[in-house]
Amino acid sequence: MSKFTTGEIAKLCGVSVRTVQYYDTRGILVPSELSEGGRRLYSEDDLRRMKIICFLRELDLPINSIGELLAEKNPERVITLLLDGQEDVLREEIAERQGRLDKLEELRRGLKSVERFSVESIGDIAHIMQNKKKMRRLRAIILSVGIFMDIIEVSTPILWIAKGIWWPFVVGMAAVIAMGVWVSVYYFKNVAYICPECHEVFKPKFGEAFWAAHTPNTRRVTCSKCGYKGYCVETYADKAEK
Amino acid sequence: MSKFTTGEIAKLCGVSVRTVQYYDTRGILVPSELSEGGRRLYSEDDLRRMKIICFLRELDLPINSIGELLAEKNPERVITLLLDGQEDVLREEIAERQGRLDKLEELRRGLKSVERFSVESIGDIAHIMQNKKKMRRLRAIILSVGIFMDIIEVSTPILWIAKGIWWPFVVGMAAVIAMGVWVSVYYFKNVAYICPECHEVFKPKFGEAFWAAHTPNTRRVTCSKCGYKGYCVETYADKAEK
DNA sequence: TTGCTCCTCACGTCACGTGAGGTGGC
DNA sequence: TTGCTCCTCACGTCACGTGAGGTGGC
Repeated sequence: MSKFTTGEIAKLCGVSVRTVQYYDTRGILVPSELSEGGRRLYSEDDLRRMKIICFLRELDLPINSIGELLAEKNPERVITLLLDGQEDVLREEIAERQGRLDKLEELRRGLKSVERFSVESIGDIAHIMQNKKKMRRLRAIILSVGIFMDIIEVSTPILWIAKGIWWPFVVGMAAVIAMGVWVSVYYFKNVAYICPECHEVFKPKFGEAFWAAHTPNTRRVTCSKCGYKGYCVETYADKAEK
Repeated sequence: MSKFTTGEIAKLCGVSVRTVQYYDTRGILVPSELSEGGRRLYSEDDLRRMKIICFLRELDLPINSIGELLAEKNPERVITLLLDGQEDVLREEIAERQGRLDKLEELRRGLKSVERFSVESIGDIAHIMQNKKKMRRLRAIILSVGIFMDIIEVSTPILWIAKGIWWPFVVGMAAVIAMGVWVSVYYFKNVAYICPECHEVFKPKFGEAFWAAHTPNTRRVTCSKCGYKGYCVETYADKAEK
């Protein structure tokens, strides 16, 4: 019956001496014998046990779980549960990291489109990213209402010209104007702009915003904090900013 | 200029009060003011800074790196490097976890094929998995030699019968016998068997193994440790076991 | 005055790594 | 005797979480 020292066990299992000692103190792998000088002596059974432990550690199972499994009377059920749980954990960890990668890429794209960079630009991009979904929903609402308005604007004149029925046109136009006002107010109530100078997230006056020049994602407005006037990126207004 | 307490900053950034306090002690976000009673008071600039910190933490960047970035004179270059580095880290972590998932699945398949389970079965499966590549390589060598032997065995008799040239057959047969012996010795020198009773990885006598009944992955041999005789799973012999 | 919030220790997490200072064993 | 290995503290890692025991501020 050959005996192994701490260092031999470590080498045979591809771990550090410290790890072997640590498993002893944690009660995961206690050497079956001690030399007179107090040195750990491991049997071949110990080595086999250590190899199992190291293999399960490669799956990133916690040592406590491994210890409990090896002490278990019915290890078959336990290992099934353990593996099921660990699979979930690993899938979750991968999903988390994939999410971070996606965020990282989005930040990178955002940084590329910034003209004068400062650390505050990161905050601006973060704000835009975090409100992207809400912004998309808002724009979808606006677009739907717009399409509905267009239908009224086109169909009622046709009805008047083709059939001579004039009153749907009158009612329709009144409705279109009301809807136009409502949708504009609703829109500017829910959006805010990021000042490229002082990085404040601000809401301009309705009047200014409504008539201002704009692109799909920016609008030429005046920052309420620093007074800067120019194209500001549009974003969704957080609760705190409303 | 409104001021925020620790709890307000925490709520606005979706973290715990403890985290806000921790960032102070670590010098990542030091409040711009303290009340007379010693309470932390944060400015709107502090809040903006905290939001940047939290956003970058969502990418799992270490707080020290975030702190250095925010103190940097040239943050644009630094963030590019940071993001590049973090992308590598995340990809590596995903690859690690994917590797663990693959291993986990292989272990699961191994466990299904075990008839009488015990914890030692895990060690057996681990051994087989870890030597699978070497085993495959060994079998590929054996197969190549076998095919070469077959070619000689088929072609030289044809040559003899069709053309009347007999000596290649004689030379070939001698070579085939030599190769057969060599390949068998080589094979059994490099494989070992796992005893399903005592889980010892052992090497049977050449004579027994050579004539023993076998399936693609098992062979009916006698365990050199416990004397069990029966079908044992074949695996590659580690250096230590040779 | 009563809750609520905040304060500072101080320890715990997880699986070891890294010295320090000393000793066993060939 | 000389290296080499091993031993036991004891602290460090990383970003907080979790009490304990006390206090500020409305």
